[in-house]
Amino acid sequence: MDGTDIIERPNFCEACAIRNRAICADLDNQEIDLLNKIGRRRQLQVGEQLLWEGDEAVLVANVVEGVLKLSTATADGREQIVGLVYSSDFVGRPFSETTPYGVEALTDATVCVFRRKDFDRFALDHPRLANKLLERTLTELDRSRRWILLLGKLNAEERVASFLIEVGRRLEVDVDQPANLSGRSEFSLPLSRQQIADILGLTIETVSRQFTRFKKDGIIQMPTSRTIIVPDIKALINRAG
Amino acid sequence: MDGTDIIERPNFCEACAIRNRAICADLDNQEIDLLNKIGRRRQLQVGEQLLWEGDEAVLVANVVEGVLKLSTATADGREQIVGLVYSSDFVGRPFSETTPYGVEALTDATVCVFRRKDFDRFALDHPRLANKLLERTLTELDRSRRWILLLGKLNAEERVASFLIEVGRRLEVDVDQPANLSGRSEFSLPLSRQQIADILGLTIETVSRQFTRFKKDGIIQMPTSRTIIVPDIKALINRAG
DNA sequence: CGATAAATTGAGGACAATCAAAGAGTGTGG
DNA sequence: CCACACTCTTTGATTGTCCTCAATTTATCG
Repeated sequence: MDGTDIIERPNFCEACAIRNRAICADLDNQEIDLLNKIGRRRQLQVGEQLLWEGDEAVLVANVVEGVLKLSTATADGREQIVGLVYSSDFVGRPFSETTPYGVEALTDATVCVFRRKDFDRFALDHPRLANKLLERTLTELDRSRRWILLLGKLNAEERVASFLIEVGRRLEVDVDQPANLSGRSEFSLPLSRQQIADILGLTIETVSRQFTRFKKDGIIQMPTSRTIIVPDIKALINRAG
Repeated sequence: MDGTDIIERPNFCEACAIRNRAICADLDNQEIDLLNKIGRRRQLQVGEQLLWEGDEAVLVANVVEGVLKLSTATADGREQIVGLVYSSDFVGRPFSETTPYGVEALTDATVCVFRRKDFDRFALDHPRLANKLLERTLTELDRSRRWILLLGKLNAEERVASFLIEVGRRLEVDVDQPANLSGRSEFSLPLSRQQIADILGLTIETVSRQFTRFKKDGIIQMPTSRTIIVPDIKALINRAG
């Protein structure tokens, strides 16, 4: 390394926590350097919005840390959350002029953002990235179809139980506690009751009542309204239909 | 062409109706020939099943003609239709060992099937195909998220209206009647009332009652139970929320 | 034409929504 | 540090939409 080698833009990828899990996993070092040039890190605070529904699709991003929600609204303003993205997930709409949903941080978050057009071009030039994105998109489509089943056929109790199982699982992928094996699980909800309702197609009151029921039945404990302890996952799974 | 050039397998792609709309659109002639070698045409009759939920994912396919449904069921047998695929759409689950939903023909149909593993390999070797598939998958994900909005937030009337608009639009892409401009639309439903109910997360009776209501209000006409005439799309859109 | 399935219509009931109020948690300023 | 305001959550009472059950009508097909 000599004096001309001035670091203008730090290569975040090198020490990136999701380097081997996100869509960049299959890229070689040279490709990573290129990708690093067109991307940049950005911090988001709780409630901060990254994209607005219907806007021009200017950005796409990898989630490095934190949880974000994707949401759409009806003409008269009813909001539905249509997806949650976690650490190592991809967010945004490549190859389209407009963003079909808004994206907002549910927790403080770190994302790795790209100008959508830069990203589109990079994806077209780098099949390894495109393939990873394809696999992720297919998985996300499977997930959203399971959500369609939930909304179409499950009752309130089954929905809330399914939601807790899903969120618990997705949050614990990072934590990887050996405790998982015991069937016990503890996690912090990244959503308010209103947001949970907007995911499950229920009202805030119905969600609250289901939580209370689960507590009374000993299926969950709730030291605070956002801390969930599931002593025995099986019991919860039984309620999920 | 000499005597050694025996045509063992007709090249269906050459005269394929969806050659320029399906995921093979961007392939050159050489690539098409290769793809043609690993694929074959198959006819499906109404009600015939192409894939079973939970089975090993052996096949993927392009829909040449007809409409198919994708469905999942809850543990206790409640069925939810999670997607419809039309002419030029892709169906199946690449890059996965199991099929997350069943696929069944709603009309007589023609599909262009591939062994999943052959297709996976081809996609990895041919970025132009992979990119087309990616775009389609992203579009399908957008669609399924709009469906989540429908199931989460719309009431029965809005759901049925939205459904009619969506089906009408997707069927008429092929027909391309100039009549579309007039705001008038006529089409044949490829689904029974039960199937419509299983898409909309409603019961057969509720669907029927909504149809009757729309008829009485002059928003649709129904010469037969599967023929829908929408004199003025705007009126229907108003009911869709 | 008769048999079977699909669709419609009606009556009553259940589950979740709505409306209303109290309780718990959080943050601010005196 | 505590009082006050504000938001979020919980709980209760009532309403309404859609489901369930049942019967009839219409369509489909041998």
